[in-house]
Amino acid sequence: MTPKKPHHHGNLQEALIDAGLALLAESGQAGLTLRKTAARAGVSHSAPAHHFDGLRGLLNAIAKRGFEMLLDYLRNVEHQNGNHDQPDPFKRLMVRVHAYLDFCDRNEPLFRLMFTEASYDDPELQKIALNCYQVLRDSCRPFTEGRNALEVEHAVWTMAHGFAVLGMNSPRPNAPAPNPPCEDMMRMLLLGPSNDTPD
Amino acid sequence: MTPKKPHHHGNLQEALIDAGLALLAESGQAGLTLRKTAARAGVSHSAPAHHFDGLRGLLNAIAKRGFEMLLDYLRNVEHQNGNHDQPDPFKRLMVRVHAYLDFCDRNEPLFRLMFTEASYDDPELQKIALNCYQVLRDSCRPFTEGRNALEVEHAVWTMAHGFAVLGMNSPRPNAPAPNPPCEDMMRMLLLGPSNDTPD
DNA sequence: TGCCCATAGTTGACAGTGTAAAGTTTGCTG
DNA sequence: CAGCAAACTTTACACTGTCAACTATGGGCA
Repeated sequence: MTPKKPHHHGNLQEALIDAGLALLAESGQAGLTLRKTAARAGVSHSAPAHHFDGLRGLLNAIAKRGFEMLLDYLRNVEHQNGNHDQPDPFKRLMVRVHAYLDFCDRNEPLFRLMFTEASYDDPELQKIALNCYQVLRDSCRPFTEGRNALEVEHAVWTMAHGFAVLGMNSPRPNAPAPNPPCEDMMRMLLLGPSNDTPD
Repeated sequence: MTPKKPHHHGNLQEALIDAGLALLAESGQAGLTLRKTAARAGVSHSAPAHHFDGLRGLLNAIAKRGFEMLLDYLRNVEHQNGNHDQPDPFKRLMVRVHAYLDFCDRNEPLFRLMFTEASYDDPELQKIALNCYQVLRDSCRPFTEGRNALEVEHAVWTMAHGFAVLGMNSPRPNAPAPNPPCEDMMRMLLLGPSNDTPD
Protein backbone atom coordinates (compact mmCIF):
# COMPACT_ATOMS: atom_id res chain seq x y z
CA MET A 1 0.00 0.00 0.00
CA THR A 2 2.38 2.68 -1.15
CA PRO A 3 1.04 6.17 -0.49
CA LYS A 4 2.15 7.26 -3.95
CA LYS A 5 -0.53 5.26 -5.72
CA PRO A 6 -3.65 7.32 -6.17
CA HIS A 7 -7.05 5.85 -5.82
CA HIS A 8 -7.92 4.40 -9.18
CA HIS A 9 -5.38 4.38 -11.90
CA GLY A 10 -2.05 4.32 -10.16
CA ASN A 11 0.05 7.32 -11.05
CA LEU A 12 -1.99 8.58 -13.94
CA GLN A 13 0.09 11.74 -14.05
CA GLU A 14 3.16 9.97 -15.36
CA ALA A 15 1.08 7.70 -17.57
CA LEU A 16 -0.38 10.73 -19.30
CA ILE A 17 3.05 12.20 -19.91
CA ASP A 18 4.20 8.87 -21.35
CA ALA A 19 1.16 8.70 -23.59
CA GLY A 20 1.75 12.27 -24.73
CA LEU A 21 5.38 11.55 -25.56
CA ALA A 22 4.35 8.52 -27.57
CA LEU A 23 1.75 10.47 -29.53
CA LEU A 24 4.25 13.25 -30.12
CA ALA A 25 6.84 10.84 -31.49
CA GLU A 26 4.32 9.02 -33.64
CA SER A 27 2.31 11.78 -35.23
CA GLY A 28 4.00 15.05 -34.36
CA GLN A 29 2.59 18.03 -32.61
CA ALA A 30 -0.68 17.85 -34.53
CA GLY A 31 -1.29 14.38 -33.11
CA LEU A 32 -0.74 15.44 -29.52
CA THR A 33 -4.22 16.07 -28.22
CA LEU A 34 -5.64 16.16 -24.74
CA ARG A 35 -8.36 13.70 -25.67
CA LYS A 36 -6.10 11.34 -27.55
CA THR A 37 -3.60 11.40 -24.72
CA ALA A 38 -6.33 10.51 -22.26
CA ALA A 39 -7.64 7.74 -24.51
CA ARG A 40 -4.16 6.29 -24.88
CA ALA A 41 -3.76 6.24 -21.13
CA GLY A 42 -7.09 4.44 -20.88
CA VAL A 43 -9.06 7.16 -19.11
CA SER A 44 -11.84 9.48 -20.12
CA HIS A 45 -11.10 12.70 -21.93
CA SER A 46 -11.65 14.80 -18.86
CA ALA A 47 -9.44 12.92 -16.48
CA PRO A 48 -6.28 14.93 -17.21
CA ALA A 49 -7.94 18.04 -15.81
CA HIS A 50 -7.38 16.65 -12.31
CA HIS A 51 -3.63 16.43 -12.83
CA PHE A 52 -2.74 19.27 -15.18
CA ASP A 53 -3.96 22.77 -15.79
CA GLY A 54 -5.59 22.02 -19.10
CA LEU A 55 -3.71 21.30 -22.29
CA ARG A 56 -1.14 23.92 -21.43
CA GLY A 57 -0.30 22.13 -18.23
CA LEU A 58 0.13 18.83 -20.01
CA LEU A 59 2.40 20.35 -22.64
CA ASN A 60 4.43 21.96 -19.90
CA ALA A 61 4.80 18.68 -18.07
CA ILE A 62 5.86 16.94 -21.28
CA ALA A 63 8.39 19.69 -21.96
CA LYS A 64 9.75 19.27 -18.45
CA ARG A 65 10.16 15.58 -19.05
CA GLY A 66 11.89 16.41 -22.33
CA PHE A 67 14.45 18.56 -20.56
CA GLU A 68 15.05 15.75 -18.09
CA MET A 69 15.71 13.39 -20.99
CA LEU A 70 18.01 15.94 -22.60
CA LEU A 71 19.90 16.47 -19.37
CA ASP A 72 20.36 12.76 -18.97
CA TYR A 73 21.56 12.46 -22.54
CA LEU A 74 24.03 15.34 -22.22
CA ARG A 75 25.46 13.99 -18.98
CA ASN A 76 25.85 10.38 -20.05
CA VAL A 77 27.12 10.86 -23.57
CA GLU A 78 30.65 11.13 -22.24
CA HIS A 79 30.68 7.57 -21.01
CA GLN A 80 29.51 6.02 -24.22
CA ASN A 81 31.34 4.11 -26.90
CA GLY A 82 34.04 6.17 -28.49
CA ASN A 83 33.80 9.05 -26.10
CA HIS A 84 35.91 7.73 -23.25
CA ASP A 85 38.35 10.15 -21.68
CA GLN A 86 38.59 12.58 -24.55
CA PRO A 87 41.65 14.69 -23.71
CA ASP A 88 41.16 17.44 -26.30
CA PRO A 89 38.90 20.12 -24.76
CA PHE A 90 37.48 21.06 -28.13
CA LYS A 91 36.56 17.49 -28.90
CA ARG A 92 35.06 17.15 -25.45
CA LEU A 93 32.88 20.18 -26.12
CA MET A 94 31.87 18.84 -29.50
CA VAL A 95 30.74 15.57 -27.95
CA ARG A 96 28.26 17.63 -25.97
CA VAL A 97 27.18 19.74 -28.90
CA HIS A 98 26.66 16.67 -31.05
CA ALA A 99 24.60 15.13 -28.30
CA TYR A 100 22.46 18.25 -28.27
CA LEU A 101 21.95 18.04 -32.03
CA ASP A 102 21.34 14.29 -31.89
CA PHE A 103 18.64 14.78 -29.33
CA CYS A 104 17.01 17.39 -31.53
CA ASP A 105 17.15 15.14 -34.58
CA ARG A 106 15.79 12.13 -32.80
CA ASN A 107 13.01 13.94 -30.96
CA GLU A 108 12.16 16.78 -33.27
CA PRO A 109 8.54 17.33 -32.22
CA LEU A 110 9.49 17.13 -28.56
CA PHE A 111 12.38 19.52 -29.09
CA ARG A 112 10.10 22.00 -30.79
CA LEU A 113 7.59 21.67 -27.98
CA MET A 114 10.28 22.27 -25.39
CA PHE A 115 11.51 25.46 -27.01
CA THR A 116 8.46 27.06 -28.56
CA GLU A 117 5.37 25.77 -26.80
CA ALA A 118 6.33 25.45 -23.16
CA SER A 119 5.90 28.47 -20.93
CA TYR A 120 9.08 29.35 -19.19
CA ASP A 121 7.28 30.93 -16.28
CA ASP A 122 7.23 27.54 -14.61
CA PRO A 123 10.15 27.70 -12.15
CA GLU A 124 10.59 23.92 -12.19
CA LEU A 125 11.01 23.89 -15.93
CA GLN A 126 13.35 26.85 -15.70
CA LYS A 127 15.49 24.97 -13.23
CA ILE A 128 15.83 21.78 -15.22
CA ALA A 129 16.49 23.75 -18.42
CA LEU A 130 19.17 25.67 -16.58
CA ASN A 131 20.79 22.38 -15.60
CA CYS A 132 21.02 21.48 -19.27
CA TYR A 133 22.69 24.77 -20.00
CA GLN A 134 25.10 24.18 -17.15
CA VAL A 135 26.46 21.07 -18.86
CA LEU A 136 27.31 23.12 -21.91
CA ARG A 137 28.81 25.83 -19.74
CA ASP A 138 31.12 23.33 -18.07
CA SER A 139 32.36 22.15 -21.43
CA CYS A 140 33.13 25.75 -22.36
CA ARG A 141 35.42 26.41 -19.44
CA PRO A 142 38.67 25.57 -21.28
CA PHE A 143 37.85 28.37 -23.71
CA THR A 144 36.93 31.12 -21.30
CA GLU A 145 40.38 31.91 -19.92
CA GLY A 146 41.13 35.59 -20.25
CA ARG A 147 37.83 36.19 -21.96
CA ASN A 148 34.33 37.13 -21.01
CA ALA A 149 33.13 33.71 -19.92
CA LEU A 150 29.44 34.52 -20.18
CA GLU A 151 29.90 35.75 -23.68
CA VAL A 152 31.75 32.64 -24.84
CA GLU A 153 29.15 30.36 -23.30
CA HIS A 154 26.39 32.42 -24.77
CA ALA A 155 27.93 32.26 -28.23
CA VAL A 156 28.40 28.50 -28.11
CA TRP A 157 24.87 27.95 -26.88
CA THR A 158 23.44 30.30 -29.46
CA MET A 159 25.30 28.66 -32.31
CA ALA A 160 24.43 25.15 -31.22
CA HIS A 161 20.76 26.01 -30.83
CA GLY A 162 20.65 27.97 -34.06
CA PHE A 163 22.18 25.04 -35.87
CA ALA A 164 19.64 22.69 -34.37
CA VAL A 165 16.71 24.89 -35.26
CA LEU A 166 17.86 25.62 -38.80
CA GLY A 167 18.60 21.98 -39.37
CA MET A 168 14.99 21.15 -38.65
CA ASN A 169 13.46 23.38 -41.26
CA SER A 170 15.88 25.65 -42.98
CA PRO A 171 14.49 27.89 -45.70
CA ARG A 172 17.94 28.01 -47.23
CA PRO A 173 18.65 25.11 -49.57
CA ASN A 174 22.10 23.90 -50.52
CA ALA A 175 23.21 23.85 -46.93
CA PRO A 176 26.82 22.74 -46.68
CA ALA A 177 25.77 19.93 -44.33
CA PRO A 178 29.16 19.68 -42.69
CA ASN A 179 30.21 16.31 -41.41
CA PRO A 180 30.44 16.25 -38.46
CA PRO A 181 27.90 19.05 -38.44
CA CYS A 182 28.57 22.31 -36.75
CA GLU A 183 32.14 21.41 -35.89
CA ASP A 184 33.89 23.72 -38.31
CA MET A 185 31.69 26.60 -37.29
CA MET A 186 32.51 26.01 -33.65
CA ARG A 187 36.19 25.82 -34.44
CA MET A 188 35.97 29.14 -36.19
CA LEU A 189 34.20 30.64 -33.22
CA LEU A 190 36.44 29.33 -30.47
CA LEU A 191 39.85 28.88 -32.05
CA GLY A 192 39.85 31.89 -34.29
CA PRO A 193 39.40 32.58 -37.98
CA SER A 194 42.86 31.29 -38.78
CA ASN A 195 41.90 27.81 -37.69
CA ASP A 196 38.93 27.28 -39.95
CA THR A 197 39.36 25.22 -43.05
CA PRO A 198 40.06 27.28 -46.18
CA ASP A 199 38.37 26.19 -49.34
CA MET B 1 -12.71 47.48 -65.21
CA THR B 2 -9.29 46.14 -64.39
CA PRO B 3 -9.03 42.41 -65.08
CA LYS B 4 -7.36 41.94 -61.69
CA LYS B 5 -10.56 42.58 -59.77
CA PRO B 6 -12.44 39.32 -59.23
CA HIS B 7 -16.16 39.18 -59.38
CA HIS B 8 -17.38 40.09 -55.95
CA HIS B 9 -14.94 41.15 -53.34
CA GLY B 10 -12.05 42.58 -55.25
CA ASN B 11 -8.85 40.76 -54.52
CA LEU B 12 -9.98 38.74 -51.55
CA GLN B 13 -6.75 36.77 -51.61
CA GLU B 14 -4.66 39.71 -50.42
CA ALA B 15 -7.39 40.88 -48.07
CA LEU B 16 -7.31 37.51 -46.32
CA ILE B 17 -3.55 37.68 -45.91
CA ASP B 18 -3.87 41.19 -44.49
CA ALA B 19 -6.56 40.04 -42.07
CA GLY B 20 -4.44 37.10 -41.02
CA LEU B 21 -1.42 39.32 -40.38
CA ALA B 22 -3.56 41.63 -38.26
CA LEU B 23 -4.95 38.76 -36.21
CA LEU B 24 -1.47 37.34 -35.79
CA ALA B 25 -0.11 40.64 -34.52
CA GLU B 26 -3.05 41.20 -32.19
CA SER B 27 -3.57 37.86 -30.56
CA GLY B 28 -0.67 35.64 -31.58
CA GLN B 29 -0.75 32.33 -33.30
CA ALA B 30 -3.67 31.08 -31.22
CA GLY B 31 -5.80 33.94 -32.54
CA LEU B 32 -5.04 33.21 -36.17
CA THR B 33 -7.97 31.11 -37.30
CA LEU B 34 -9.39 30.40 -40.71
CA ARG B 35 -12.85 31.43 -39.62
CA LYS B 36 -11.74 34.56 -37.80
CA THR B 37 -9.63 35.57 -40.76
CA ALA B 38 -12.58 35.17 -43.07
CA ALA B 39 -14.84 37.10 -40.71
CA ARG B 40 -12.33 39.93 -40.49
CA ALA B 41 -12.17 40.12 -44.26
CA GLY B 42 -15.95 40.31 -44.30
CA VAL B 43 -16.65 37.01 -46.00
CA SER B 44 -18.12 33.72 -44.92
CA HIS B 45 -16.06 31.10 -43.16
CA SER B 46 -15.76 28.97 -46.25
CA ALA B 47 -14.69 31.61 -48.73
CA PRO B 48 -10.93 31.17 -48.18
CA ALA B 49 -11.18 27.65 -49.56
CA HIS B 50 -11.45 29.13 -53.05
CA HIS B 51 -8.11 30.92 -52.69
CA PHE B 52 -5.96 28.77 -50.44
CA ASP B 53 -5.53 25.10 -49.83
CA GLY B 54 -7.13 25.08 -46.42
CA LEU B 55 -5.56 26.57 -43.32
CA ARG B 56 -2.17 25.33 -44.37
CA GLY B 57 -2.36 27.26 -47.57
CA LEU B 58 -3.30 30.44 -45.77
CA LEU B 59 -0.46 30.08 -43.28
CA ASN B 60 1.93 29.50 -46.14
CA ALA B 61 0.73 32.59 -47.95
CA ILE B 62 1.11 34.64 -44.77
CA ALA B 63 4.61 33.27 -44.27
CA LYS B 64 5.46 34.20 -47.83
CA ARG B 65 4.27 37.72 -47.19
CA GLY B 66 6.36 37.74 -44.02
CA PHE B 67 9.50 36.90 -45.95
CA GLU B 68 8.68 39.66 -48.40
CA MET B 69 8.42 42.09 -45.51
CA LEU B 70 11.68 40.81 -44.06
CA LEU B 71 13.45 41.13 -47.39
CA ASP B 72 12.21 44.66 -47.76
CA TYR B 73 13.36 45.48 -44.25
CA LEU B 74 16.80 43.96 -44.74
CA ARG B 75 17.34 45.79 -48.02
CA ASN B 76 16.17 49.20 -46.92
CA VAL B 77 17.70 49.36 -43.48
CA GLU B 78 20.93 50.64 -45.01
CA HIS B 79 19.33 53.83 -46.18
CA GLN B 80 17.75 54.75 -42.88
CA ASN B 81 18.70 57.30 -40.28
CA GLY B 82 22.12 56.68 -38.88
CA ASN B 83 23.06 53.94 -41.28
CA HIS B 84 24.21 56.01 -44.22
CA ASP B 85 27.37 54.88 -45.95
CA GLN B 86 28.81 52.82 -43.15
CA PRO B 87 32.43 52.25 -44.18
CA ASP B 88 33.33 49.57 -41.60
CA PRO B 89 32.38 46.17 -43.06
CA PHE B 90 31.70 44.72 -39.62
CA LYS B 91 29.35 47.54 -38.77
CA ARG B 92 27.68 47.15 -42.12
CA LEU B 93 27.07 43.49 -41.38
CA MET B 94 25.77 44.29 -37.93
CA VAL B 95 23.25 46.73 -39.37
CA ARG B 96 21.80 43.79 -41.27
CA VAL B 97 21.91 41.45 -38.32
CA HIS B 98 20.22 43.99 -36.08
CA ALA B 99 17.56 44.47 -38.71
CA TYR B 100 16.99 40.72 -38.66
CA LEU B 101 16.64 40.73 -34.89
CA ASP B 102 14.46 43.83 -34.93
CA PHE B 103 12.09 42.20 -37.36
CA CYS B 104 11.89 39.17 -35.12
CA ASP B 105 11.20 41.28 -32.04
CA ARG B 106 8.56 43.39 -33.70
CA ASN B 107 6.76 40.53 -35.42
CA GLU B 108 7.36 37.63 -33.10
CA PRO B 109 4.29 35.54 -33.97
CA LEU B 110 4.86 36.10 -37.67
CA PHE B 111 8.53 35.22 -37.36
CA ARG B 112 7.65 32.02 -35.58
CA LEU B 113 5.08 31.18 -38.23
CA MET B 114 7.64 31.79 -40.98
CA PHE B 115 10.21 29.47 -39.47
CA THR B 116 8.25 26.71 -37.79
CA GLU B 117 4.81 26.51 -39.36
CA ALA B 118 5.33 27.19 -43.04
CA SER B 119 6.14 24.27 -45.28
CA TYR B 120 9.30 24.86 -47.22
CA ASP B 121 8.19 22.62 -50.04
CA ASP B 122 6.60 25.63 -51.65
CA PRO B 123 9.16 26.74 -54.26
CA GLU B 124 7.91 30.33 -54.19
CA LEU B 125 8.48 30.56 -50.47
CA GLN B 126 11.86 28.91 -50.88
CA LYS B 127 12.84 31.51 -53.43
CA ILE B 128 11.86 34.55 -51.40
CA ALA B 129 13.50 33.10 -48.28
CA LEU B 130 16.64 32.50 -50.28
CA ASN B 131 16.61 36.15 -51.29
CA CYS B 132 16.62 37.11 -47.62
CA TYR B 133 19.59 34.87 -47.01
CA GLN B 134 21.35 36.42 -49.98
CA VAL B 135 21.31 39.84 -48.31
CA LEU B 136 23.13 38.39 -45.33
CA ARG B 137 25.55 36.58 -47.63
CA ASP B 138 26.44 39.81 -49.37
CA SER B 139 27.23 41.45 -46.07
CA CYS B 140 29.53 38.57 -45.23
CA ARG B 141 31.74 38.94 -48.28
CA PRO B 142 34.38 41.13 -46.59
CA PHE B 143 35.00 38.27 -44.16
CA THR B 144 35.26 35.36 -46.55
CA GLU B 145 38.63 36.13 -48.12
CA GLY B 146 40.93 33.14 -47.85
CA ARG B 147 38.28 31.19 -45.99
CA ASN B 148 35.51 28.80 -46.75
CA ALA B 149 32.90 31.34 -47.76
CA LEU B 150 29.94 29.01 -47.34
CA GLU B 151 31.07 28.15 -43.87
CA VAL B 152 31.43 31.76 -42.77
CA GLU B 153 28.02 32.66 -44.14
CA HIS B 154 26.52 29.61 -42.55
CA ALA B 155 28.02 30.48 -39.18
CA VAL B 156 26.79 34.06 -39.28
CA TRP B 157 23.31 33.02 -40.33
CA THR B 158 23.21 30.30 -37.70
CA MET B 159 24.30 32.63 -34.93
CA ALA B 160 21.92 35.39 -35.93
CA HIS B 161 18.99 33.03 -36.13
CA GLY B 162 19.92 31.24 -32.94
CA PHE B 163 20.11 34.56 -31.17
CA ALA B 164 16.72 35.57 -32.51
CA VAL B 165 15.09 32.32 -31.48
CA LEU B 166 16.64 32.22 -28.02
CA GLY B 167 15.76 35.85 -27.47
CA MET B 168 12.11 35.04 -27.97
CA ASN B 169 11.81 32.42 -25.28
CA SER B 170 15.07 31.37 -23.76
CA PRO B 171 14.95 28.79 -21.04
CA ARG B 172 18.18 30.24 -19.71
CA PRO B 173 17.63 33.14 -17.33
CA ASN B 174 20.20 35.79 -16.55
CA ALA B 175 20.98 36.30 -20.18
CA PRO B 176 23.74 38.83 -20.60
CA ALA B 177 21.44 40.89 -22.85
CA PRO B 178 24.31 42.57 -24.67
CA ASN B 179 23.70 46.01 -26.01
CA PRO B 180 23.77 46.10 -28.95
CA PRO B 181 22.75 42.49 -28.87
CA CYS B 182 24.70 39.81 -30.59
CA GLU B 183 27.49 42.17 -31.60
CA ASP B 184 30.20 40.89 -29.31
CA MET B 185 29.42 37.33 -30.26
CA MET B 186 29.70 38.16 -33.92
CA ARG B 187 32.97 39.96 -33.32
CA MET B 188 34.33 36.88 -31.60
CA LEU B 189 33.22 34.73 -34.49
CA LEU B 190 34.51 36.84 -37.34
CA LEU B 191 37.45 38.76 -35.93
CA GLY B 192 38.87 36.05 -33.72
CA PRO B 193 39.00 35.28 -30.01
CA SER B 194 41.62 37.95 -29.40
CA ASN B 195 39.18 40.67 -30.39
CA ASP B 196 36.40 39.90 -27.96
CA THR B 197 36.09 41.93 -24.82
CA PRO B 198 37.74 40.34 -21.77
CA ASP B 199 35.89 40.55 -18.49
C1' DT C 1 -28.58 41.05 -77.40
C1' DG C 2 -29.19 37.25 -74.44
C1' DC C 3 -27.99 32.69 -72.84
C1' DC C 4 -24.42 29.84 -70.27
C1' DC C 5 -21.53 28.60 -67.02
C1' DA C 6 -17.26 28.82 -64.56
C1' DT C 7 -15.86 31.52 -60.73
C1' DA C 8 -16.77 33.45 -56.09
C1' DG C 9 -19.17 33.22 -52.19
C1' DT C 10 -22.85 31.27 -48.87
C1' DT C 11 -25.12 27.90 -46.09
C1' DG C 12 -25.40 23.85 -43.54
C1' DA C 13 -23.49 19.86 -41.66
C1' DC C 14 -19.98 16.92 -39.42
C1' DA C 15 -16.13 15.15 -36.73
C1' DG C 16 -12.95 16.65 -33.59
C1' DT C 17 -10.96 19.93 -30.23
C1' DG C 18 -10.55 22.16 -25.14
C1' DT C 19 -13.12 23.28 -21.18
C1' DA C 20 -16.50 23.52 -17.61
C1' DA C 21 -20.27 21.65 -14.74
C1' DA C 22 -22.54 17.98 -12.74
C1' DG C 23 -22.71 13.27 -11.38
C1' DT C 24 -20.40 8.80 -9.85
C1' DT C 25 -17.14 5.79 -7.97
C1' DT C 26 -13.42 4.77 -4.78
C1' DG C 27 -10.76 4.36 -0.70
C1' DC C 28 -9.16 6.59 3.31
C1' DT C 29 -10.34 8.80 7.85
C1' DG C 30 -12.69 9.82 11.95
C1' DC D 1 -19.56 2.12 9.90
C1' DA D 2 -20.62 6.84 8.18
C1' DG D 3 -19.00 10.38 5.53
C1' DC D 4 -16.14 12.76 2.69
C1' DA D 5 -12.64 14.29 -0.44
C1' DA D 6 -10.07 12.89 -4.32
C1' DA D 7 -10.21 10.53 -8.91
C1' DC D 8 -12.72 9.72 -12.67
C1' DT D 9 -16.94 9.79 -15.91
C1' DT D 10 -20.65 11.83 -18.26
C1' DT D 11 -22.79 15.47 -20.49
C1' DA D 12 -22.86 19.69 -22.69
C1' DC D 13 -21.09 23.77 -25.16
C1' DA D 14 -18.53 26.84 -28.04
C1' DC D 15 -15.18 26.71 -31.41
C1' DT D 16 -12.23 24.78 -35.01
C1' DG D 17 -11.19 22.94 -40.14
C1' DT D 18 -13.24 20.66 -43.91
C1' DC D 19 -16.56 19.09 -47.04
C1' DA D 20 -20.87 19.04 -49.98
C1' DA D 21 -24.63 21.43 -51.82
C1' DC D 22 -26.51 25.69 -53.08
C1' DT D 23 -26.75 30.67 -54.94
C1' DA D 24 -25.35 34.65 -57.38
C1' DT D 25 -22.50 37.28 -60.35
C1' DG D 26 -20.38 38.78 -64.49
C1' DG D 27 -17.70 37.83 -68.68
C1' DG D 28 -17.44 35.10 -73.11
C1' DC D 29 -19.73 33.47 -77.02
C1' DA D 30 -23.84 32.36 -80.06
